[in-house]
Amino acid sequence: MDKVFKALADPSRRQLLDRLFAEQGQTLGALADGLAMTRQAVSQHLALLEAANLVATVKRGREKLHYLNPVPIHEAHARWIAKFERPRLDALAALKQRLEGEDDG
Amino acid sequence: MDKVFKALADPSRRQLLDRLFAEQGQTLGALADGLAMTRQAVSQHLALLEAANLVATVKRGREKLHYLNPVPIHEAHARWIAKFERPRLDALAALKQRLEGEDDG
DNA sequence: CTAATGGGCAAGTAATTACTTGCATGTCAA
DNA sequence: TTGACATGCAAGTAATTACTTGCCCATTAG
Repeated sequence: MDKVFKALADPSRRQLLDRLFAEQGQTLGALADGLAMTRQAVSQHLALLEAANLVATVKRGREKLHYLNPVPIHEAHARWIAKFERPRLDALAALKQRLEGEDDG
Repeated sequence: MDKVFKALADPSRRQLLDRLFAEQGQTLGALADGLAMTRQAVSQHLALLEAANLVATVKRGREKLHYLNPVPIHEAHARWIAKFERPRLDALAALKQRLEGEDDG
């Protein structure tokens, strides 16, 4: 879980995830293209994302294809982030209850 | 947004958020009590959380009371995390969570 | 008042992080 | 086979991070 948060904490890595979201199955070279850092830097970021299980890879010949794996992000949300939304949702529910006159939910 | 992710990337800070979630309005001393680091370390973590707008503070005399602010977390989810989710993965993540148990720190 | 309490500031350190350069390896095409 | 291409590996560096120690200021209790 720590790996996921740390992976997400870097803007370069989020940018890479964005690029993969726009088009999956990209190679390292394609992902690094146009970015203001070396191919190796991108490779290291991708390795981190892979270690966090946010990105899955498939080797095809001499190329390495990268795919998004949304599961860890979803787990991070479900296990950890969601509970901090509860107060807000409670307030919402309370409001809704007041407005609708319900007494169960 | 970067501040939020970076703030969440540290287990000590997540622990502090957990403590605040359990009981809001705690002082620095109360939050630091029982933790394996100095009061100053905790203070610095809280300053970071405050800078990320995840924690709001109120000064009362010589005490500083800390409160959770779930809004940035909610925004991070809504603007950035949500797009990586797929409806079908809800069940998957929940199942996996049940099978693996809680192991977040 | 004095002293204890709650907290802040600043400098220093060890570990980590992000990134680079240089070279090696495997693959494909001619 | 030769050479170009995609990627991997390793070492080095500069910046950041997490944490500490030591001292200072403000508030409150005795």
